[in-house]
Order: sequence, then C-alpha cells, then structure tokens
Amino acid sequence: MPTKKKPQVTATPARRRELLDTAAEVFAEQGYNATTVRKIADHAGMLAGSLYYHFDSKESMLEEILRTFLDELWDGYDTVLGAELGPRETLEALVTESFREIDRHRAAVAIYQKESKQLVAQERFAFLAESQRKFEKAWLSTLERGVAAEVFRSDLDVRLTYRFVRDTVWVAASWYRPGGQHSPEEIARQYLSMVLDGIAVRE
Amino acid sequence: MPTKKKPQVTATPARRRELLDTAAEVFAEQGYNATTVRKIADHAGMLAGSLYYHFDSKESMLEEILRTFLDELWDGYDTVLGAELGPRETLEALVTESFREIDRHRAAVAIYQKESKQLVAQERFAFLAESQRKFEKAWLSTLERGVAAEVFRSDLDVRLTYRFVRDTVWVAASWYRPGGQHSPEEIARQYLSMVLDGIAVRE
DNA sequence: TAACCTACCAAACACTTGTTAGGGAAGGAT
DNA sequence: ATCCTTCCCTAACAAGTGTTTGGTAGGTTA
Repeated sequence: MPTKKKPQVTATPARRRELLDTAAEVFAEQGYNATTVRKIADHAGMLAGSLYYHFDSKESMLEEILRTFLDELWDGYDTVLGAELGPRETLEALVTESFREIDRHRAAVAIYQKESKQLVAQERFAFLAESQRKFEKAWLSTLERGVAAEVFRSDLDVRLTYRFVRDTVWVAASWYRPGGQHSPEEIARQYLSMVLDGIAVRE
Repeated sequence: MPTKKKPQVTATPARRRELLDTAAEVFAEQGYNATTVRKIADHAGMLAGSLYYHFDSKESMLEEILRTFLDELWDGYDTVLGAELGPRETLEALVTESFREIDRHRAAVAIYQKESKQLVAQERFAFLAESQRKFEKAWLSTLERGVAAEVFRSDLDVRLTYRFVRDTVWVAASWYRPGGQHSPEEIARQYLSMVLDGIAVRE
C-alpha cells in the first residue's frame, strides 16, 4: 500500500487558490503570527481543521503565497532586464513594473514587507534571501550604469539611493488600494518624477 | 486598607527603563506577537513572571515604549515647527530631526512601523492615531506652503509626495544601525539631496 | 447498486501563551 | 534585632494555539 494520497498536490487548484487569496488578505491585515488558522477558516466559511485537507500547515500557506508572488514578480523583472534598455529607461520600467505588481499582489507584498526579515532566517524561506540578492544586484547595477553613463548623479551614495528607492516603492503597498483614484502607472509616473527630478523648483 | 501598592508607578525608573529597552529590541527583532514574555525575560536574565513585578502586562510594555518614543519625537518636531522657518528649511529640519530620532529610538521606530496599523484600532492605542493626524498635518502644510511659495513643484500630487517622503524616512529604521558608517545627519543630507533635486543629472 | 472520491465537519490532542499567587533572599531603616 | 521594601523565583492557571483523527454528505464513476 503506497503512502496516503496528497490532495494538496493534485486537487483542483481553483479552491486552493481561492483559499490562499483569503489567507493572504488576513495575513496582510492582521500579521502572520496574529492570524490564527481559525480566523482564516472563518473568512473562508469553514472550520479550522478543514484547511488541512488543502494544506499541510499554516506555514506552507505562507510559503506558497510568497513563492507565487515572487515567481510572478521575477517574470516581470526578467523581461525588463532582458530588454537591454538604457539605465534611466530600465529604472523607469522597474519602478512601473513594481507598482503593477503591488496592484496585482497587494496582500502578498504587504506580507513580504512585514515578515520577510524574520522569515529569511528559516531555511524553508531561504528563497527569500536569494530573491533579495537578485533584487539588489539588479537595482545596484542599474544605478551604477546610470552613474557611469552620466545620466544619474555621481555625488550620491549608490547604496543609500538604492535603499531609498527600494523602500519607497514597496512600502506603497501599505497604503495602496486597488481601484483608488490613482492607477499603478500614474503612481509610478509621479514617483519617478519625484525621484529623478526632485520636488524643488529649478531655477 | 488601601489597594495594593503599584510598584509600576513609583519604582525606581532605572531598572524599568532597562527592561523596556530590552523588550523594545526583542519586539523590533521578532515582532510583537511573535515575542513571548518568556523571551523578553530571557534577554533580561530573569523569569517570565518576574516581569509582572514591574509591568501590568505585555501590552502595557508596548504602550509605554511607543508613548516614550512619540513624546520625544514631538518634542523635536514642535521645536522645528515653532521656529517658523521657510518651507524648504522646515522640510530639511523635519527630515534631519526624523533621522536623529531613528538614531535614538531605532527599536521603537521599527515597532511603530510594523505594528501601528493594527494597534491603532484598539482604543488603548488611540494616541497613535492622534499622532498620525498631527504628523500628516505638519508635513502636508509644509509641502503646501512650499508650493505656494514656489519653492516646491506644483505639478506633483502633494498627498502622494507626502506619503513617499514619510515612508522613505521612517522605513530607514529597518536597515539603519547606529554606529554605522553614516551618521543620521549624513543620511539626512543625502536623502534631502535626492528628494529635493532628484537623482537625474541636470542639463 | 456499489464503490469511490472530494470537501468538509466534530471533537479532541499536546503544547504554548499571558498572567497570577505565594514565598523568600538581600539589604536598608528603625 | 526587627521590620519593611525591593526584586526576583517557583509553580501553577485558564485560554488559545496549530494540528490530527475519524466520520460523513453528496456527487462521480464502474
């Protein structure tokens, strides 16, 4: 007799993704640790134990939410980076793509922002560290290319600039609401205008 | 016979603040919900129950940490706002003061960033909402004054700009380490240069 | 009709959580 | 020498935690 069947792997992915979406929203709203499986089950209209028909554990839900988000994020980023644009155009495209991802995966981004720092220590979530390295490399090299090409200022600390740009983009997930008065593209445009040209009036 | 004495109020504040500092650091590192009172006690070299000689509850520790931080923050802010500087100088002073507060209250700022959104719903932490309103008013009015005086660009959404500036400043607490290679003033200078003049090279 | 699979419920499990009650050692005050 | 205060420990508590086990209604397949 083989091992027990694992509906987690083969079951219809429709209900599964539905449950992951509600779980992601509760995680984002209340925080991962403060979210009990009973709360998730409540939002899904079922009992706590029933979740374990679809998932191994609470932690595996979190992992799948973050993995799905990062996979899609890197699809977009790799496309941009592979286009071999100039440094300024690359930065514009990365920022715009980021705000689009926030629009699509608001909950996952919020979770990532809040929890990734603690999760990355666990080997189960080592893929977060890998993603962070790729992320830093992509942004830093773009900024450095821009400095070399004299389209970005050379008197600013590149690493510091990277941190500011990175944080401001992603922290937008904490206040962004899809369907609001600003589209992701409009937010990206305003943000880029601020970061590239500054908010001070030019003489 | 009067009610039991409450050492929480009258006890020597030295040990009390010491414990709050270690608690703040554990809260900042692991997150409030993920931090057990036993972990705090471990870091303080005592047992969990002993904490309750000094404090009413885990929640009251959190409240005191945030209250202490916000009190000091507004001391600095009110001084700046009372100086009646021009809009650009006010913005510069607010940013610099913010980075100094991050330097002094790194842990508290990190906690505030992570938890305030969920805490503000509880009436016990209503003072967080009040602080946020004051904060928004101070920044928005400064930005609007700058636009009116034509020192800040008028084609940017003020509210959006406010959010970007606010978030980028405070999120720095997540990567800032006191004693690092950049002083708070140096970080403020670079940040202001980026926000005011942009990172693009001027023609 | 019978066998089976899917998706859930009901009830319990072992464990961790914040918190409390009683006690005691150390040291200063009387 | 006695008392009192400070500060911590020991031991337990009730509630809440993630998870497991066995069962079952309803649809699908043989």
